[in-house]
Amino acid sequence: MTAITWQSVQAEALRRIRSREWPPGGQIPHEADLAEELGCARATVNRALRDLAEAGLLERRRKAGTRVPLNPVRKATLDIPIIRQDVEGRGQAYGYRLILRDTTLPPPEIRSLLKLKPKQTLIHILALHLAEAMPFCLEDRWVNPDAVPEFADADLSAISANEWLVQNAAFSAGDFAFGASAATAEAATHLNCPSGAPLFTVERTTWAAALPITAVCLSYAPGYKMRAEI
Amino acid sequence: MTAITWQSVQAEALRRIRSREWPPGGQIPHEADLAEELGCARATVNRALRDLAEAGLLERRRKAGTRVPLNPVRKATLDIPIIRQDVEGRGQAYGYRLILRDTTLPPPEIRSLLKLKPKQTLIHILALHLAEAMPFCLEDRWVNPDAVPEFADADLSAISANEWLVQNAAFSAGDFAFGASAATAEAATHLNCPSGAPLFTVERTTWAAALPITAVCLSYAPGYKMRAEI
DNA sequence: GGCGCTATTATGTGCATACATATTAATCCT
DNA sequence: AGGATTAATATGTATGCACATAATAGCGCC
Repeated sequence: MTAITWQSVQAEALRRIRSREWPPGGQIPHEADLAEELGCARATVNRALRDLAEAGLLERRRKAGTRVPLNPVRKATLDIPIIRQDVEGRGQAYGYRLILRDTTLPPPEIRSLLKLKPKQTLIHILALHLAEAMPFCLEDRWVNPDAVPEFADADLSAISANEWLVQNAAFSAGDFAFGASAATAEAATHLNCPSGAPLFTVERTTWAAALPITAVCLSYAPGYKMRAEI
Repeated sequence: MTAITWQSVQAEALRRIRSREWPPGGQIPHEADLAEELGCARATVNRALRDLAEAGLLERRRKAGTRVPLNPVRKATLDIPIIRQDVEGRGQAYGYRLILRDTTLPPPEIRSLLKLKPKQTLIHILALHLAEAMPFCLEDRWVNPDAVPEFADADLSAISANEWLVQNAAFSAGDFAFGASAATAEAATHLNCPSGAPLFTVERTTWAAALPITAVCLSYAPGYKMRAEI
């Protein structure tokens, strides 16, 4: 007899969902019944079904029970490593070049993105990440010195702003927007690609509670793909 | 006295990570100690820390204990709705137009992506998704009729292949690649944008166990952004 | 009939305990 | 020493129980 684990219960539940034994839109037996049927404790069933619900494969509501959603909104998990690790994870040599470091008034779109007061100045960083000495990603970053005062003294020739902030700035929340944009003349120069080339871009803002820490736009060299699994 | 929940334990752990009370690279007290200190059961601490480890904020290993990673690989969760829900979730009217439906030999890159035998034919779908009657996303899809025989009879004028497959095909795994590409002449026609415009693209393959179900490339109209939170 | 209260019910969570498992540290043997 | 065996230990998981909480369904009242 093989032992019953929450994973085996989950696998069985998955099988029933996929085989349509539990049809889309339909209610499934409740935890206590399943526990009895499968010969395990309700907590074990709970763990299995809770995980499936988190992945979007089941919908659970108190009293209403558990059902298979008609249109499952699947959840994919994205790993967000620092760029150096992204490059090294591809088996390539990482390089890094600081292009610009300045303290100025940000453009209006950055100001509104970070919900800043009109005259707040930010530190502006432009840096190029390299893979095997080839341009990999252009980092255009604005950092709020009020949120991370030590950043002003950081030595960004040795370590990228990306890495410094991950290691030194405590943050609580952030959001991402992935998109495509045409390479500006400046970006094309740095990324060594034609002006107007389609670039995969990641825009990211980071917050410590209500305090904006940083807004960054990463433009990846043509051909870059970001991968995720379901 | 406020009750202790696994969420409150998790919040306290997060606070200690962020305040560097538990410094990066450092070991944290083990579960039993934390449970005693916080006045709860070890299972409660376990639940709290396990969730943090899943989010990439802690590293746990049996016997070795739990530590705060030096370079946390944060995990972001992406919702992958069907395209109709994506459009409707933006408060826009959804529309859909089937452009092409054919059964042919796939190009070599699709064949190798899906690990097909040389002479295997696939169903080829080209469809346009609309938001407020404007082009939203171009869907270029190849479906393996061996994996979903009923697909051949599906009425794709009423429901998109995207939606039909989500509702009717059991699948177990899949992967995504996000990137940017220049609009081909044909894509530009359908998406009503200049040829060569930068398009955000999602490539996706789907599998039922070892059987390939479908490979799809979604090209979104210029300006589209996919959002995620951390 | 329609509104609001209440009882019921399925999931959510906490706890104490026991044992499993992975991994390290210690020890023993050669 | 050095390699293999063994003990120790932190996390992982199963269980039975209790109670919390949300949401529905049913009832009574007007």
